[in-house]
Amino acid sequence: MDIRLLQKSAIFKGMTEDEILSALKAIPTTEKEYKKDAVIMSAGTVPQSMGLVTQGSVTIETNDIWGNRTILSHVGAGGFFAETYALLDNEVMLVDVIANENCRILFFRIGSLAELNTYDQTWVNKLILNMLNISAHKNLTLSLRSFHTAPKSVRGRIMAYLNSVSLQKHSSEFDIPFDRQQMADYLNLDRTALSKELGRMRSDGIIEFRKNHFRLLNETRT
Amino acid sequence: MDIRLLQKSAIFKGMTEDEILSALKAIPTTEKEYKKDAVIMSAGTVPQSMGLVTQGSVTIETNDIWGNRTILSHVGAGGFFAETYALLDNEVMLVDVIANENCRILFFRIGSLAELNTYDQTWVNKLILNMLNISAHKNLTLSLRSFHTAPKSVRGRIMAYLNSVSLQKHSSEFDIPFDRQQMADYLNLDRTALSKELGRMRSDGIIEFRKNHFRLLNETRT
DNA sequence: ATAAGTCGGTTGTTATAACCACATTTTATA
DNA sequence: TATAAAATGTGGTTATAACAACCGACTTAT
Repeated sequence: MDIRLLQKSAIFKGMTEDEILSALKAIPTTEKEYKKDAVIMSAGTVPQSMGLVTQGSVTIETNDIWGNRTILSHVGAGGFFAETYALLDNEVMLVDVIANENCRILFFRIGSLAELNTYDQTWVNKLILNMLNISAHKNLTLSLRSFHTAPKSVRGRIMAYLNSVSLQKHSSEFDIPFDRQQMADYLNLDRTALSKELGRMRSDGIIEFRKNHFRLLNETRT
Repeated sequence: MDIRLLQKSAIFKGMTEDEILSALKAIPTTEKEYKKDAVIMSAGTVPQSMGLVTQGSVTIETNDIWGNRTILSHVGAGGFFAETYALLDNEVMLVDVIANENCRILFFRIGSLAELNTYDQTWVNKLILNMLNISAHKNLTLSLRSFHTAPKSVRGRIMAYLNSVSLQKHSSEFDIPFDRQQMADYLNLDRTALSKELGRMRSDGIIEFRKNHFRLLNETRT
């Protein structure tokens, strides 16, 4: 297992090799190999460990009682999963983690926050702060998306999204990081319905755009 | 300002009065008063502080460039806001915080995670762990909701939701904590559309229910 | 006991978003 | 520059969810 991979991962960011090694010694870790399609973690269980993908890739998916499968995300080498569950006690996992190809997973048995805190080392603080940073970012991303997809109408979602970007960029004129298909996926919309509505908003005089460049117009044409 | 209010808040949970007092001494805090409808924090700015409501209540809302106002949440005494923004550097706030009535706010100028970590005290660890705990829980709640509201069809959302509850309760028969209206709100649906679809699912033989008690049936009637 | 209120379900109508098929524009590439 | 390929837009149709109005079963307060 390559320590440089760990240093690149967000969890160990800013930690020296020595600190990472002390962490690995203190936290119970196991590395396991999985064949393609093997179940790495399964919904309904209470995981105590988080996983870091050291080789290959995994998918996070749900398989419901009626047999429907939904792929939620894909995690490649250097990425991690179940970190939120591992931090909290007695939270039932609601997704499955499946080997997308033959892969190796390094498990960290964090146990719980309280437990982690009993180690009195410099690396513990760095680790916890990294986790907090990751968690806070994820939080922001999730709240934002839920806010953007909350409106029931296509126009409502577009406006919610464009307004957020405008605020972030401090300007009513900006580029967005999506093409139409990606924007539609992000807003949970059909692409053609999105195009259609953007056109309507243009003829209503509330936006101008070309490709991924947008300009927001309010009633006074500011 | 009442220290018992702080002890009850999730941020200072499990901390002694002495620890809280040391924290208050170390972290720059200000308490301010606001009249009803005053702007406490405004979208587009980069907050360095988080706010704790010590009296009255505030609303978190968005006001977009086209004049639409959406109330996102309501925070009462003992609650806090902007904690995620305060933890991260240079994140632009995308919501406004408005005084819902005359109120008092205690601001904690956390600055940043790194800054916080320079204090080498027992209360720092507890505080950070509390923040991590809050953040992780919020995360779980947000991902779950976004997963439940992702399907475009009414039935898809119902199935996603009921399947999660079933996994959490380790049983295909369970009570949900919502009445119909709340369930519809949570899934971002119209209540009557929800009732209609639940009825259809019952006649399709995939669920049974009475009030807030549900039973999931798969093809083999397990 | 009864009136008022709450909750869940039903029916019918309407608005709208998804979907499909294809046109047009833009971009990449031989 | 010609041509292919990708991205975006448009028109028409259909499926479906929102909405409105209403009913009936229960609950609760007086």
